[in-house]
Amino acid sequence: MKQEYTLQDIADMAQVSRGTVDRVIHGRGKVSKDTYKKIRYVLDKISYKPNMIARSLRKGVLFKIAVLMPDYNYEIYWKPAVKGVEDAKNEYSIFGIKIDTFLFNPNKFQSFRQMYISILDKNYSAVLVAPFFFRESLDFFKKCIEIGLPVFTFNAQLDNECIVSHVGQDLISSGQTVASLLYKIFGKTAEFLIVHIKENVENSKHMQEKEQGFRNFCVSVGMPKKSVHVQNINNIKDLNKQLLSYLSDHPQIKGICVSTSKVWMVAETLHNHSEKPLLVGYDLLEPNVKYLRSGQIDILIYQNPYQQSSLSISNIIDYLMVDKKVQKKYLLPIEIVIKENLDTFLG
Amino acid sequence: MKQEYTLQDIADMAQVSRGTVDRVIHGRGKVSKDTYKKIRYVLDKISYKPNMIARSLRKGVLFKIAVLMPDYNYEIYWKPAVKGVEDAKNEYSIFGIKIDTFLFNPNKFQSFRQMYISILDKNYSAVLVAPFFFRESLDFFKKCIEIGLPVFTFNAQLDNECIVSHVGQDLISSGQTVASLLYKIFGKTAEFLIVHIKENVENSKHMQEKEQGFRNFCVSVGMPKKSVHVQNINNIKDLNKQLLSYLSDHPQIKGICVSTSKVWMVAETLHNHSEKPLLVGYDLLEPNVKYLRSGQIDILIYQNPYQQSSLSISNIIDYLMVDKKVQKKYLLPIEIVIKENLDTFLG
DNA sequence: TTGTATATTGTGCACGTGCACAATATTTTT
DNA sequence: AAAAATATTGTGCACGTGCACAATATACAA
Repeated sequence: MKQEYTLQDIADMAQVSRGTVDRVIHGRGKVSKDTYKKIRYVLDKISYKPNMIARSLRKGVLFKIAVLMPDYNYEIYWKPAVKGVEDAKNEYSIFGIKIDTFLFNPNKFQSFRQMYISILDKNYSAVLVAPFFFRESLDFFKKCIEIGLPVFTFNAQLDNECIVSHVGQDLISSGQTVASLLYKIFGKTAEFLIVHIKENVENSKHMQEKEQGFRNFCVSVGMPKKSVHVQNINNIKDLNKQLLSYLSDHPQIKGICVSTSKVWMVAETLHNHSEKPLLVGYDLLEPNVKYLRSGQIDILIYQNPYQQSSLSISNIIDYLMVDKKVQKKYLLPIEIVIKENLDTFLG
Repeated sequence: MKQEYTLQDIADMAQVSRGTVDRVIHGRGKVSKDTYKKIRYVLDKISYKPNMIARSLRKGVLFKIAVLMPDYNYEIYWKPAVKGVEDAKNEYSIFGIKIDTFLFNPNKFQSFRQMYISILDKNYSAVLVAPFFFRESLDFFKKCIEIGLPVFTFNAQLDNECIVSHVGQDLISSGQTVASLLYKIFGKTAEFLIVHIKENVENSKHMQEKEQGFRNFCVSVGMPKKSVHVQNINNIKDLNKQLLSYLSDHPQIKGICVSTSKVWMVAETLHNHSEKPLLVGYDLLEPNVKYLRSGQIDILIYQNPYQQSSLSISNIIDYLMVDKKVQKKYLLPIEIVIKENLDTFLG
């Protein structure tokens, strides 16, 4: 039914030669106005799709993709995301798609800057970024627009015209989900505590959104405002003292939600606490998994970093290969992990 | 670092011609013992990997994959699984991989048989099956072994030597997960009801495993055996009467787990039931989603059929293209879906 | 007009493979 | 031993593309 046209077919239709068609397609000039119009006409009419197999055979490497994300040696959270990229790299290398990974130090914005500069002049076909540093990412995007490099982001969201597609998390819904679970368990008369453990400024927006989602839910079911307590831990050394004293002052607190993956620290703090409140947190880090198994942590919320990165790569390839319309935004499932379904997430 | 060898390279090393190497690789005979050994030696030493790009360009179609699964017009559950295959088809068609879908009527085993017979003589490189019919699937597998057709399964599990890899669900864990959630909410003194709605025999094994998981959990936390009630609905017409009378006889029941996607029927039954027990069921069918939104259903357990089928296809391609070792068994995450995270699963 | 510079268009080759067919070596038959 | 039959090996082409280079057409100067 659907025939695939070749360059020769088009050349025949436009009554020119293969080479001229090629020049029009790749816009390397040296074509008269008349023939250009003739060829464009045919091209538009049949909506020519180049044979990527042949192109790949000829060129050796079809596309080069750069991935810029934090080094998991500094922040273990990123390990699965890196794995996702590695797997994609192996999967697609046989099709002539090359993926280069640039891992920056998430504690040094200079490291990020240094990496993105070295990406800019290597003429990649697309770049995937985890825009960890706000300001520096915007600088990077500006440069990308200049050289026409399409940008894809994942994990953290950052609106910008040059971003073709974003794969990320719905933080507000995740806050709502946690609240809903606690509500199901304890009912509307209970009181809850949100703990924010701050280490770097970049995360604070994440925390705020999660808290907002949590509060939204509580309001929606008619809980009084004061039933949601908040504790900010600005220095990890204070965690023990601050948290324990707050809990002994407010023994009515039934559930604790830690807004980051540092929930294992709270689990340790509560280790031999009598009448431990129910503990909910984020991400499947090793210590979190350990405490979920042992019952010190009750629920973890997970938005698969592996899936985030590998879906991003798939999107990029769809975008580059087929002219498939990719969505501007993909939100990954909010996974509720308890002891009993934990293993099905660890693969 | 790692050079890729071509047929010509190998021919040079073995001091023969390109064509002879080709004959050895594809085993089309007509090669003397001596030269065969020479070429095999070189081949083994360098672990030759054919250039799939070139092969695809030459052959047009690289691999043909057959997919055999239920028709979603009879059973809406299968719609996302079919979608997963369709998406994979589009994704990989540009690489010369052809996927044919065979949808059988899940109410007629003859339909299944008819389909698999027509698959057998079309020399596919691999086949993906949802082994819905137990006996017939085994017959099919026997035939596949005869003609050396590698079999991949998903959704339902069925052990057989010819199955290269299986993508599926962990039903026991899913039962445990449901029990654990109810336990978290109601504590160990509560009583629960498991409802099995039977329509065809094939599903009963699924139900049993879920029930077993549920019971396992209850035992493990020291709940008395009698706190888990079971009702078998053999005829949907009896559902209303049977369920309502059971509930009025046992008002102490706090939670209901329906072991299949028919949970929406129970939701309808309980529509204006005073003091409705908490309702848990399976799968994101449209009516289930509707009732989850409206609060008639509280929790749904989901094992993404879309992911099941698309992961299966990925595995097949890894197996055929790269000689990557695929795992014998992949278990998909058990997703806990409530109103608040529902949208993140519907994409 | 002829020659020269430049703008435009056409052609050949390589990428690595699979397969048909040609070429050569070996065995069998007369 | 020569011819015929068969077994084994070598070669050429096509797949569709991108690019270098050859070929042709057009404009301009002498």
